[in-house]
Amino acid sequence: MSETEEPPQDGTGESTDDQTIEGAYDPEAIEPRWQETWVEEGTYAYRNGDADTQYTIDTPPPTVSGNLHMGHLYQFTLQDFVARFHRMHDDAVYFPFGYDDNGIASERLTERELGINHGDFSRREFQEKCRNVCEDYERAFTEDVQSLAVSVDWNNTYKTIQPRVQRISQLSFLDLYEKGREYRQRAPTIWCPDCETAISQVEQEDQRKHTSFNDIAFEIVEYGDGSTPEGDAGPGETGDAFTISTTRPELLPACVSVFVHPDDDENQHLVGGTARVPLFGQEVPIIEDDRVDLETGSGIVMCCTFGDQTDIEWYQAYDLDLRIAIDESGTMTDLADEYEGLSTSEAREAIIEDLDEAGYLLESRDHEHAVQVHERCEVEVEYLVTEQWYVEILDRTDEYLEAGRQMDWYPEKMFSRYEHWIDGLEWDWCISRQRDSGIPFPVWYCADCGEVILADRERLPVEPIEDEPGVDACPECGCTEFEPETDVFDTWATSSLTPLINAGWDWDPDAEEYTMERDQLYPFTLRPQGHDIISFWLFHTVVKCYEHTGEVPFENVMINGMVLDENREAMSSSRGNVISPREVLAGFPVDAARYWAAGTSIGDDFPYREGDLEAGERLLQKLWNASRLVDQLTPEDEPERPHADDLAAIDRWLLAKLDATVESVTDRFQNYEFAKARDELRTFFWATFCDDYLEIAKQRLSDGGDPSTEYALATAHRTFLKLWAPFLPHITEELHDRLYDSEQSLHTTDWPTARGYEADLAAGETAMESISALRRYKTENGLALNETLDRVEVYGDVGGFADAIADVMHADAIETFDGEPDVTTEISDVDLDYSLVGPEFGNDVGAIDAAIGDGEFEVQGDTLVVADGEFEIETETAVVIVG
RNA sequence: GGGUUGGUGGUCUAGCCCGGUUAUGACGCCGCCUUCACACGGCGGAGGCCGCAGGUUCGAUUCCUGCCCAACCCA
Repeated sequence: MSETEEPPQDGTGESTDDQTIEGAYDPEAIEPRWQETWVEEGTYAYRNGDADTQYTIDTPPPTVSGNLHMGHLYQFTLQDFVARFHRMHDDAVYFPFGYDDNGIASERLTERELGINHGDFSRREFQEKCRNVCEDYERAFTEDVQSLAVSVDWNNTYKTIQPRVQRISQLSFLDLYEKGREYRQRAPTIWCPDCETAISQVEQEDQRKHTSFNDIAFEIVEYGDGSTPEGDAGPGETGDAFTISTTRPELLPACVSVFVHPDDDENQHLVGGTARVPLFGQEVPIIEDDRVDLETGSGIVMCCTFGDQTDIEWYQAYDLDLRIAIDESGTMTDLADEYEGLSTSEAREAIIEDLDEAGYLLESRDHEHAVQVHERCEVEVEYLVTEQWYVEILDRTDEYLEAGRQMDWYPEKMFSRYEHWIDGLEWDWCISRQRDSGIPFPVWYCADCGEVILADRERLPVEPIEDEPGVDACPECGCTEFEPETDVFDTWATSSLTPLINAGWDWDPDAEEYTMERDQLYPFTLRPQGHDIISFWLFHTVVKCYEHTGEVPFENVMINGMVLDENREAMSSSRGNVISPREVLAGFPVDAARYWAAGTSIGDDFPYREGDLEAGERLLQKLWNASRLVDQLTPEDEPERPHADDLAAIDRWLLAKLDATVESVTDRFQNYEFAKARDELRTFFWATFCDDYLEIAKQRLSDGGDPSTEYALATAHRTFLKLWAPFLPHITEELHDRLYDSEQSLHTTDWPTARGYEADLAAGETAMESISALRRYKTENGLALNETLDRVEVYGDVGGFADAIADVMHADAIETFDGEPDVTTEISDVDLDYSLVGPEFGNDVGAIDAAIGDGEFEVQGDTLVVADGEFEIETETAVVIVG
């Protein structure tokens, strides 16, 4: 028994005087103790590595105002596998943590918690309140993450709401502006009338809505051929009107044209003519365009500034009038005449009523269709012409695509998501938001000439509403009055800067250039990312960092899938199938949950499976029990490495298998193939080490010490504790601590390398097969496995493993023979090796097969004669054990 | 509507890029075994027209085309 002395560690409730392994593994006591120790001792602190030999991770910061969910557990755990492996394998690992508390979510949370409204405070005051409220949530989140054994360096964290990060966001704006990558323009934008702000393409989503579809008569003023309708027929009574179907009659005052499809023969005579908009009376041109949807409504559509994105395209393509009938709060403008001041929905009702009264409303029916809504408030978006800031991206899509190609994607196929996103880009990136809180633009405008006045870099972060610009007079016109920019940044403007935040990007006023406090971190080795947000988070980050540094920010991208429930359905509160990490970890050890997470093929969606957690739990017990046996069988001190010649064949075999496992598992980790690493490791540990080798070693050591076996046993055990460490950090640390080293954490030791053992692996396999055959024989014949066998004959090459077989199977005598057992053989079946026969005989394979099937073949010595062919017979080595 | 990815025993999954003999492993299931680290163990077993239909080929789970189904992304 080992008597490793160890200072008592409290809180476990078990005897700590004797650091041997007894009883079952008790994760409930052991796991939290190590989590605390790791954090207290800064086990995972980043130790300023060399740029070439370290591994750096840029972790996307989670929103901390919500609870930890299974997606977090899964993502963080995958990141942790990478971090733990590389911490042991490479020279240093940078594994930071960011809290995203800069968004609308935390602002709403703050208002709710404190019962306040952000409008009652200055931006600075309100942000201070946000910081305070978020702190509690961040603390709770931190504890949750630490309880997952995620090996983050807790000295390297940041919050997106902190001034340092705001400074970087504003610096980023200045840099891009000076590089000519940003512009301010008055143009149609996607607008949320509820939040009263512009939003970007990615913030809108589809929603099915019930509305009424209204058929409205438009009078024809002039036909396409220039003729005018005769007489003075009322609307809808003659052919002197046509029908427009719309769900949005409140847009009639904004109507600037009418469109007909080129394939619409019935209405071709209208093209080139003019129509009059009912109630409002403006005369609009009738134009032909193939973007008209012939399927819906009457086939003739009105174009309003703006009802949807097609309207914007038409407006730009045909240089149409601009008629703004709806303002930024969703209220009708003076263009709407008597409807001015009504909300869009009030106006809609009133206009329908009046159309009906005037005889223009032909029909109104129920209709369901998809509308674009703001994802946050679910209010239908409008398309308004407003002045916004943009980052120009459409002109450099080729470069961004190339940047994507330069990164190694795991899995490779996920690159196509990035590629297709770029292919489909239609808008430059709108980065301004008309919101009261957030990070402001560091910009003022000259009150007279409108010149853009940028903040001084040294003074960032600034708040233009409260602060003065750094100049006394406009450099263009000398005016001394300035208007502050009141807009704030889109949250992605900050979220896309995490590599620069981590690397400490800043402006150096002396050198007059941008610098990085820790430039050895950049570019980062790895960016982990969920596959659902490749198109915006990852893409925007690449764009920003590439523009600022000229370098692609990541070498590798590791994409994770979504966590599904046991029925492979997405977890959602509306489905009621959400499982919380809290519930899971109440029932299972963290290491078991990690075992489950390691079962993933990276990039694929991943179902929660209790069976996998149970399997993990069983593995922990097996590992514990096997370690207990190893501890009992090996001496206290690490055995000396015997000379290769002094190693028994079976021990050398184990060490050679171990070498192969080390190499393969290392490879798997380097390629982010966690499931393969896990399964290979489990197979080696359970089948090869426990089932095969340990049984043999137990017998060999039962009669006293054997330096060869002791060495192999101890070496293998120490090695696979390390191999398991990234997956199962608690139990491996506990075993390492009890058995080998109570000073240094296992997780900061070096990753194992192959020791260069060679063994007759084929003979080893044969020996193992012989053992299982003997086991089977005993089981089938009702013998105890430790029953003594008088004599065993092995036919086949078991190399030097005969003694091992005899030991473990309790055989008094064992004889091995090279040849085959003396039994009569007859040909019962002929199997062709198609990989040889196919290429050689091609079309004749069918005939040969048929001949064999009919028994039309002959065996002449070592040759098989079939049809016209002669084949060499290759007999397999027969392994026959005669008990 | 467009695109992407996937569909392999009851469940999850390997293999597919690079075609070849008996399709991998785990969980579950059935039978036997109190065996001195471990019944959270050991031994044995059943269970699959590899989504469907074509094509290429001597030969297709693998390559090609179409279809069906699912998820995701984008309209």
